[in-house]
Amino acid sequence: MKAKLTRGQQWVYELLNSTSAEITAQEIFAQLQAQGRSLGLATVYRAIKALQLQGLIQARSLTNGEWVYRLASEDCHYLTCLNCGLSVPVEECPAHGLQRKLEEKQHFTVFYHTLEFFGLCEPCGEILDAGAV
Amino acid sequence: MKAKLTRGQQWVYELLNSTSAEITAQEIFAQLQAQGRSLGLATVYRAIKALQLQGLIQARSLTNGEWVYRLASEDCHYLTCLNCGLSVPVEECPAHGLQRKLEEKQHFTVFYHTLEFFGLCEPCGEILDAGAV
DNA sequence: CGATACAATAAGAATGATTATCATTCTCTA
DNA sequence: TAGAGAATGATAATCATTCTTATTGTATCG
Repeated sequence: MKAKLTRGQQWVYELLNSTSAEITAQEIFAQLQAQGRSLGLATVYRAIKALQLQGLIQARSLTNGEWVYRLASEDCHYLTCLNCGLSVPVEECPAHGLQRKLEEKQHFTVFYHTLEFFGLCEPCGEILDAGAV
Repeated sequence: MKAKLTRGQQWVYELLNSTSAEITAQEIFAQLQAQGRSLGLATVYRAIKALQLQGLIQARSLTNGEWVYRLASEDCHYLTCLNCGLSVPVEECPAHGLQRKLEEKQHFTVFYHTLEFFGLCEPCGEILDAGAV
């Protein structure tokens, strides 16, 4: 188990610790710069990857292809509109029992899981229905 | 509800219907070409988007950033290694009840959901542990 | 039947997030 | 303190995806 984080990993980790929302790599880069903790963009990506492999942060891809990151300890899931990309948090999560079971059965170390529901929000559903009459 | 699919949408949909695995947009492009149903790459992407908005196909992003597609009617989830990208199917799914509930509560039309567990497979776990002694 | 409007398509250029490269700087350890 | 290996910064390269523009197909109306 890697005990010590590099300076860059430390900064990224601390930023995510103090941020409640999910953020992109580019935002991490910009916010660190604004804090005077300037870190090269490549190093931001390297730090993210390293933190992921240590099970400290989790990732989710948005419908536009970007990835957003947050602490792995947070357990938040989403309902996402395929048209406009709106994401609404989902409180409940029925997957914890399954996660424990998989660790035993599959010889995996499971750090976190994502559960996401996709469809159309009400406004987008109406717009698309109207256009397809 | 859009009743008729365009030729391009029809081809993409039929290909996914006859394919059991998830495939990328680039693979759809190549396989259609091999079938003599040549379709421009941009049109493949347009068809994918249109089929998604009609709730016919679902998408999942791989750890390398590519997206893979399959019929929305299939309900298959994964356990994925953050290091090597290996994905193992997970049979069980505890999320169906929740999906129905969300449709009622959130005014969303929910087409499908993804449930994915992330961590390290056994070989990758050992390699990383060894490197971090 | 021909003309017109509009959607669908093709081809290639543009975009932009991520990754690779490589020279430099830091950080240990002996 | 020297020297090896890791970490970093700057920038170039990559590559899936999206945009643009011209063209083609299709359906409707006169």
